[in-house]
Amino acid sequence: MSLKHAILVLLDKKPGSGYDLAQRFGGGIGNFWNATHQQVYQELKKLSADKLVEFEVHTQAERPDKKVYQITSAGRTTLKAWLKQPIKLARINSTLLVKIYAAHLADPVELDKELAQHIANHEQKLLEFAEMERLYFSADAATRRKQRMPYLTLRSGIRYEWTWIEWMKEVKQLLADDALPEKPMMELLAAAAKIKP
Amino acid sequence: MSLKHAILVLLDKKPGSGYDLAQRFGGGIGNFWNATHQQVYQELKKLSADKLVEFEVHTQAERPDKKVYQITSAGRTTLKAWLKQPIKLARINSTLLVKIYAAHLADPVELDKELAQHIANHEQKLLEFAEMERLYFSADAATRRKQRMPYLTLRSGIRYEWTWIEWMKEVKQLLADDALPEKPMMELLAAAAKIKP
DNA sequence: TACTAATATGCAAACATTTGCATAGGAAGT
DNA sequence: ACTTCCTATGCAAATGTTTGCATATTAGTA
Repeated sequence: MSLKHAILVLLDKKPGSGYDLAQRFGGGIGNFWNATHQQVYQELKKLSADKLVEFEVHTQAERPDKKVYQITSAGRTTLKAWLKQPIKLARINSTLLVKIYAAHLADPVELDKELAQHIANHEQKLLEFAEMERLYFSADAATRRKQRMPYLTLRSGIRYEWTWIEWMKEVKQLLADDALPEKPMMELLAAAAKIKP
Repeated sequence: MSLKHAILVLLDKKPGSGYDLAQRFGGGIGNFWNATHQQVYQELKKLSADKLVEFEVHTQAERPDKKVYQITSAGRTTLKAWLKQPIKLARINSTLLVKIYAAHLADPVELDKELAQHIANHEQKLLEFAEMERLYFSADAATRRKQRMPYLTLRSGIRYEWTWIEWMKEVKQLLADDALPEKPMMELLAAAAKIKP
């Protein structure tokens, strides 16, 4: 039920049309909250009915008219109230893990191919994140300070992709070798953590 | 659309009632695929109508009657066909990241408390996973081999919780100190990876 | 004695998401 | 000339998920 709040967050940062918001869900915030354009339009209608956002129609000569939405003060109040409430645990639904769980029923060659594809996809994503991070660090101190919360979410994305890739590579290798992991994951992670600081 | 397949996977491993399946979604597979009992019952009805599962009513003297479901050969065919198809990327929806993204609107003290709570929850989860891993490694080689795919999903869970906890601790610390990260995440991870092998 | 938890199933309504379609003009490539 | 992409919005239907309620028995606890 937080599509509503994600939209309010975006509109709080900057007003925009449904189309604009849909674009923004395709990048940046889209890395941790996804929404399609239909969802956005439907939600904007509801938010508008609840007076949490309002819009003005901008007539454009060379483009279709657009409705530029902005958050209302009631919307900002709702948003702040939401931020106060503790969130309930997200439910995790990972199709890939279900597949791995049932891998004994699958064709090993095809599974290997699929893992390779996933690894490639996530490496691509990681590369994009790395570039975004490079950009962040090349900005001046004031910009970095202003952008720090979005940057922290980027760090989460980088960690996530990195971990996920490591795991998929491990699984791919173990399946190819028909081997079992030698050491407990907890030991490996604890050892790595000791070296780091 | 994989609740269907998750149920088929579970029934392929072992027949059971709706209630049994709901319990199994509460642990084990529940760490990467969640389903409530209502979802399970509704889906079993559909699967039954499609002849992908079948059931027998087991009358019990001291407990309510139960319908024990098992996968049919059509169900197994469907499941195998599903395993062959590449999966589409999961959409990520993380309420916590939306909150962090919008943290400038939140009360710092409350946000800190919420982060602390989340860290505690995930540390608890990690502890449970560590115990499950300990159990896996204390089993004999034959059992370990048989359980290897579920164990690989457990490794994913351990990595996931570990990474998530690290990130939340980092954010909590940075917010408390009103500081910015010093080094790019990519550098830190690359450095850690070089030491490890 | 009353409440609470566990076993066991399910309906109905509300809510959210996905898919397919529909419109319409301008820009840019083939 | 034709197709495709981008901007811009939206309806309708199907599908999927969540919430609230409802039932029934047994066992254990306060």
